Amino acid sequence: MSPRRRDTEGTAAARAERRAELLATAAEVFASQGYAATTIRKVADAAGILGGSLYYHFDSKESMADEILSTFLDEMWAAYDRVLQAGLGARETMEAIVVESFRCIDRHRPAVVIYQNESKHLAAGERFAYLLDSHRRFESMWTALLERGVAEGAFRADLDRGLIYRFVRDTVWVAAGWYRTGGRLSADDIAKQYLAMVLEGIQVTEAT
Amino acid sequence: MSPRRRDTEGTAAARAERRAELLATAAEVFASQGYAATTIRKVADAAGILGGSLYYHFDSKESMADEILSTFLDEMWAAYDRVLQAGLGARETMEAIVVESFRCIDRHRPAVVIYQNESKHLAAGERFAYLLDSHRRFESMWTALLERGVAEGAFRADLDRGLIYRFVRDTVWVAAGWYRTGGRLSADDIAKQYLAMVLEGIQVTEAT
Amino acid sequence: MSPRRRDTEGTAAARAERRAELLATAAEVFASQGYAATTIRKVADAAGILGGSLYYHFDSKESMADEILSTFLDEMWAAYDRVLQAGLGARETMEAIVVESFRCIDRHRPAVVIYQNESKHLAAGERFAYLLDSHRRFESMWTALLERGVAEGAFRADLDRGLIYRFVRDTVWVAAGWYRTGGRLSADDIAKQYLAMVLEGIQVTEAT
Amino acid sequence: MSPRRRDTEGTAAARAERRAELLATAAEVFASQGYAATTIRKVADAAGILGGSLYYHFDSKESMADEILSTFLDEMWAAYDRVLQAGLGARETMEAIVVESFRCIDRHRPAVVIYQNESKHLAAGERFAYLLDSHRRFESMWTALLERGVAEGAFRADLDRGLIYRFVRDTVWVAAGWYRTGGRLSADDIAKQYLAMVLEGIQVTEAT
DNA sequence: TATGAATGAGAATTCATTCAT
DNA sequence: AATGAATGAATTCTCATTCAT
Repeated sequence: MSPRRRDTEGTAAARAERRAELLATAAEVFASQGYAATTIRKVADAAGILGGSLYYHFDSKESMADEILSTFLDEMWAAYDRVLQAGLGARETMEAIVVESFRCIDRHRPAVVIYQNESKHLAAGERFAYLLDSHRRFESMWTALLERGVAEGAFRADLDRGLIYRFVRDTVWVAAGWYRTGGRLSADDIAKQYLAMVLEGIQVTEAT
Repeated sequence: MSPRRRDTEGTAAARAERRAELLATAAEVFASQGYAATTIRKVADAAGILGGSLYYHFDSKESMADEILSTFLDEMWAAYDRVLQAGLGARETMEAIVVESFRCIDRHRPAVVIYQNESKHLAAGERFAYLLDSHRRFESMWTALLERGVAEGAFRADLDRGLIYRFVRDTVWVAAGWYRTGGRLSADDIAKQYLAMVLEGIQVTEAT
Repeated sequence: MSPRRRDTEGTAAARAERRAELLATAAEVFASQGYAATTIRKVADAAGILGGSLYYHFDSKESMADEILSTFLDEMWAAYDRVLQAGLGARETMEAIVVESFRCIDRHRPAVVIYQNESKHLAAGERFAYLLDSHRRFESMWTALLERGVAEGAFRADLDRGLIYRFVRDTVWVAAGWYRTGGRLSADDIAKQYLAMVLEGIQVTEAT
Repeated sequence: MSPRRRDTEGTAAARAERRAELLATAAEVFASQGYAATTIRKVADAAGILGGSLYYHFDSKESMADEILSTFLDEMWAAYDRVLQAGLGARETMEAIVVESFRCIDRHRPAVVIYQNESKHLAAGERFAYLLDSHRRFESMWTALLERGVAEGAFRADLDRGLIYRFVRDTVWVAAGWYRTGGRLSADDIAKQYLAMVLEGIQVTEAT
């Protein structure tokens, strides 16, 4: 609009980019050392600035964790919602959800690790209420999906539903603990094999 | 129950019992709040004494974690060793290991949670070197077991070995995160169903 | 009651005494340097302990100010209430109130100084809501008293009531700024002369 | 108002004007929140600019306080000096001084508040030595004036001189705490009533 | 055995100030 | 003139640990 538009945009964009950079660094450190055990100084060191300087960009250590987690969860649910609205069968839906989950791990590994390790403790604070919401939504999604899968004859009916839910849930996310981008297997490869294990089991069967 | 047989024995036993009590409390708190986020005061509060009083029983916060973890690991490896020395086939060995693992979770849930969440960070300290040892031993045990299973024709050969290892490893231990003694399913029930899932998968097959 | 009673009481009393000691020190420092400009270290130094040690006794710097001010205000209002319930005439009530005020300054000088200098800023915080309450109660008390005095023919009717209120109010309390216990004049002497000034003025009159 | 007559003059004048604007804002904030509790950012926010920008105009936070206070004191003493050199009687001099004081409060209320609340603390710094000078000069002026008033038979001799001094001094200046320009009473109205109170007292006398 | 008062190192956070743009 | 990103010292507060009782 005005001749300053480029400049203003550039400035706003630069600021957002810096924030994102710093958040990525912070997420890395939180994930590898643990949120509580990570000092602001460690994050700042990793970012190459001084501790106090972080407070120009963020209100607090907590708000960094907040932004890291909410960004990741927003993106994850957007992906899940696309899958859920696609009208697939239970089994295909499950496959797609697992694939999206591994892509999420691929793109947000540190955030996923933080979510795994710290969300239980963080959820105590009011500002992290959305973690509980997400958790509940996650549980309903999977419970409904597994129920539907049993009804459609895709999933076994002889196993405890709660157990399956936890099995599937944990099985996917703990991979964030060891996954590294650029490793031998791509996220989609891993998703495929995880699905094979979860669906077909690891034993030799005639069907295999 | 019985009156103290001799003063010295009674005193020594009483002391050991008090230690165990306090350790159980500490483990509970470490597990639920996270080791780094748990203050000595929280532990003391949970035990109904004052912070300083814990130092009559223990050298440091670290030594509590140490004792909690090493006690658990000792017992776990003792159980594993009994299984491994029984000369079973790969598949039966795996089943027995998983069963023992769930029994371990049953008896040492807080310790398992701590092990899961904190061992990576704690292992940095020299006194926790045994955590790395245990980890390595765990990895070789499973890798060898899975390898043997494939060789014996019990386990599928078409999946990435590393992936299966991680899958099985995580799958068992994360259960400590939600397991509660005295729940609807016993530890052995859960072990059985977990094995069914891991071995046979959750999809419907003709074999099922 | 129990044989330990003396001990327990002694301990509880000792603790209360230590708190009071530290609060007196803190009040001194807050009063002389200003609350915001006083660091916890300065208070601790004045008390001969380390900064962190203060937190064994108090939750925060704010809670020290809180306790200092509320203790003082409680005592002041207790004294005022005794006067107000004595059923005196307006003029005698005023004299008694002023006398009690100077006694309050005598016993709680630092608290009064803090009240004077900082209550406006502190009152913003929720925990200091009672400062506003006290302020309002103070204003109603004086306004009613002056009104009654005018009705009884004791006080002049030709002056702005709001102005008199502020005049009397400030006149009494600012004395905390320079008063020192054990000076040439006792609190009661000062009260007497202040009353003479406020009631009769400083100019020479035939009546004087 | 008029177009800038010359560039240099216009620029210099504009700069001076901006400084004055910013100082007025700063004084407002210092007065209402307290000097120590006021951050540079609060001042900048109130001025609609960023914190760092203030340093284009001023060397430091301290220099702002310095300029605010010295400007006010210079003007006050100029007014006082005019009165003192007019050769009036003690009583008339006092009346004129009080009137000038309220006019000062009217024009420099924030500065007066800052002077009241902070000069004791600020005076510690070398650059604020003039605060002490002013204070001493103030005390001699009043002491001499009251002494003269007693000698001239205008003021009562039965009251402690030090007390009267403090009474008059405080009585005038604390008004800055509640005075607002444009209120019901003008500065001169207030001065008149204050004088009536101080000189004649608030009780009903036959002379009144 | 446990208490209670303290220590002291280090945590998160604040803020006056600087400086390149 | 003003911005925005940083600096670095200081501040409040925390907490593992000690120790006399």
